[in-house]
Amino acid sequence: MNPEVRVRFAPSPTGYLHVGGARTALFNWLYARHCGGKFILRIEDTDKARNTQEAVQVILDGLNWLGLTWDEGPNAGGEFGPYFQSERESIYERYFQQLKSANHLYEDNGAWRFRSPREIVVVDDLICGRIEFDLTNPETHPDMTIRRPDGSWIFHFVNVVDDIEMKISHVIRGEDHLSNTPKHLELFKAIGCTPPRYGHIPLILNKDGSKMSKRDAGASITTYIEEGYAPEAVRNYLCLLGWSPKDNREKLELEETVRLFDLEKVNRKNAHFDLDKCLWLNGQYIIQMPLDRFCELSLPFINKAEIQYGSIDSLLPVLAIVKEKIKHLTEVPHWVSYFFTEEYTFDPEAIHKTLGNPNAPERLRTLASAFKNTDSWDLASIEASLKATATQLGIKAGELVAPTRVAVSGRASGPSLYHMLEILGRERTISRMNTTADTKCSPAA
RNA sequence: GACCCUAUCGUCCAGUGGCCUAGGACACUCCCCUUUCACGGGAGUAACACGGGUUCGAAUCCCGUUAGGGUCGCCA
Repeated sequence: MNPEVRVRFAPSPTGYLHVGGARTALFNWLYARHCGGKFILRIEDTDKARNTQEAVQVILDGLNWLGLTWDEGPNAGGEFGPYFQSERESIYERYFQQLKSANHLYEDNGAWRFRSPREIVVVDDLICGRIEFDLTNPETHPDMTIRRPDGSWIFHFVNVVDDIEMKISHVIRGEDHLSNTPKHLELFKAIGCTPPRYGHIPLILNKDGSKMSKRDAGASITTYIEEGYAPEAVRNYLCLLGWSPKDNREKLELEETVRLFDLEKVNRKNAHFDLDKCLWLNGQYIIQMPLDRFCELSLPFINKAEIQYGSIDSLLPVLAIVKEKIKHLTEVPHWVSYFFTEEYTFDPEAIHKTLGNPNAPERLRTLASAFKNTDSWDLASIEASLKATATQLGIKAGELVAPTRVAVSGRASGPSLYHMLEILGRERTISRMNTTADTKCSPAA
């Protein structure tokens, strides 16, 4: 526990939240929670042309979806705000004047550059170790620009100023910033402040090792939201990219991850992104989550598909038998829809393969009338009735199950048939079976 | 090109000098379970990039090569 720990995620609003950025945010968040410190969100919107309110919202939505709540930042307040760089002009101006009067700056074609002290700078990185950078050669390490001729600010400068002002203790960021760090250290020194500790985490690349760009599958957090991933599963998968609990476990609860997480245990190798494994974890989470959580996550997709499920009480039993089949939440409407309408569609291939059997209509009608006479309508009596009818017809139970499944659902696959029929009810089951026998089957031979 | 980081199955992660005939997971193949599809259970294919050292002993330490990634902006 170290309540002095203050970390930040400082994204630029580019219109999407990159999966690598999300993991950076996650590692910062985990570190803050692990230490009992603070997690700060700062929006680096100095590039006025590119930044929009919508682009900011995408980031906030993504972080909220993943459950990465921030202690200070947009909509959260905090004593070191504002948390948008576009609103911190006067602060930058103050530091700018300080550096200028100490003769660290010079003008070059209207822009302002920082005069490098030309030294060997040591970065003592929490993850990468001790690294020496030789900045003595101006040819290979030109002085950095910190302010444009139009008065706007450059990333390196505002990033450092804000980390000072916001009392950031640890900077956990992508390895793409490792080579920038000595420059930042020069700035801290010139300003006269102790720099934070740095930890550069490896990058996330595509499965083939290429750089992940906006269009690549899985690159944007928005796609996980829209394609029906459970946030806890995505969070878990992201944890495993560059970090592990060291005991071969894959599925880890958040509380435990917070307890075990440490920067020293983050590895230094770039990770290749594997959407298949993420999807597997998603299925694991869904199958093991409580029914009410599954319902909560499914509802947006069910509503979007405009399924008239009536009440939650009538939806819940259906979700219960369908839950173990779901990999993407987007699949829920597909498995659920036919319980709530008589207008369900038939898969042409199922009609051809199963209902095309010349015996299908007779078998459906025979079973339907057997169903009419069962004492009660529960799992056991449905099963007993079906098996007795199969015996009576001299066929295997499976030969009765298949056409019945297609008749009541229009599909060749689905949840346990007995469970389906129980939920559907006796009347609807019989009606669907007879209607199907009349209208969907080939004429009996 | 210069500088920096990295290098274990196709992928993610274990492994920090002997317990490694290298372990787990995803994916893939096969088998079992089963009314379907899944789930679950079992088995299998598959890796220490290469070359030098150091050491009684190296996936683990050192050097080099190669490969991948990053940075070198008046982008962030």
